[in-house]
Amino acid sequence: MLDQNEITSIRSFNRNYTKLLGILNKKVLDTPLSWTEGRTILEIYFNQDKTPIEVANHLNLDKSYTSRILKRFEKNELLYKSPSSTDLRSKKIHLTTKGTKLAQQLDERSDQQIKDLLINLSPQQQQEFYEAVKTIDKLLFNRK
Amino acid sequence: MLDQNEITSIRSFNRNYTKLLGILNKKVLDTPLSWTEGRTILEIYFNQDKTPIEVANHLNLDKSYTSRILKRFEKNELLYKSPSSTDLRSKKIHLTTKGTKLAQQLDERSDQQIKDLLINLSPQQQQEFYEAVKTIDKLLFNRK
DNA sequence: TAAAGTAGTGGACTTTGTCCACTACTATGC
DNA sequence: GCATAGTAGTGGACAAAGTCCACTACTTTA
Repeated sequence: MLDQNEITSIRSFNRNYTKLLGILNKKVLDTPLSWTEGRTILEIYFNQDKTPIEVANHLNLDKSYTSRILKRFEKNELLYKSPSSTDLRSKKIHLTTKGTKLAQQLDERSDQQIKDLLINLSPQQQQEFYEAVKTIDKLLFNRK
Repeated sequence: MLDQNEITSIRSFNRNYTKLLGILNKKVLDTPLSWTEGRTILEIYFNQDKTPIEVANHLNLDKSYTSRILKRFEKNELLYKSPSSTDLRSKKIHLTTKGTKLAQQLDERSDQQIKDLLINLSPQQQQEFYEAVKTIDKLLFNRK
């Protein structure tokens, strides 16, 4: 088992890393979207035809809250809903052209943020960073 | 430079890791404190005699907001303030016995959370995790 | 086909955080 | 010394983010 100093180091890292990402997320990229709105539009972008409830579950949001976000998006012509063919209570969400553009912008800028983060590292260091991330990812989330 | 797939992996890791820590932080450990309140009391715990403004700056909080949190803590007898000897505008913050106990509890439980996170890993894997964390910490935050 | 459950929505609310203005003090330049 | 600018701490007013509940319209289960 790890000792106290190691645990403390991990907690310190967690604080620093979440703070760093939090700062990135604050700036949220010159879009008119809040952090949660950004996650929502990307969720839809990467997964068209999702239903509101699926979005809410996947992002761990209250369904009522999600409903309101989607309504706002609809009002701003970022998306439209179509009735589900199988369940009359349900709806499928689709991004409009405008919504798709915004999502792409957000997606690109999120990539750019990662690049900016690593800009001061040498190629070797960047590789090292990547390997470390993959290691943690594998250990905690059981991915390859 | 890292390629698109690697960037995507890092973003995916960031989402998963912040979500994981967020979930940890939500439960905030059976204390009656919110996440920010928890950070605040630990800040004072590890650094007695701080002034409100120092706490606010270090935690990146609005000074007005901080003032209200401290007031609440004072009302709940978690801390008391004494006048600064050098600056009559300013005050030093001290935890009461009750406040110290709460901070210790929070601190211990934060350690425990990290342990819980790693409980399913073998000692070798835990060491691997630790090394990966240190690598990222060093690369991003210039620590040894 | 009755009963239980689910998708989506809105009302009402709490929590969290921001912005501004103010008082009381301190530091700086002359 | 004294005017001026700056800072610590506080509260009012507000906005943003999120939660909880109740309801309608539908679907699933027994």
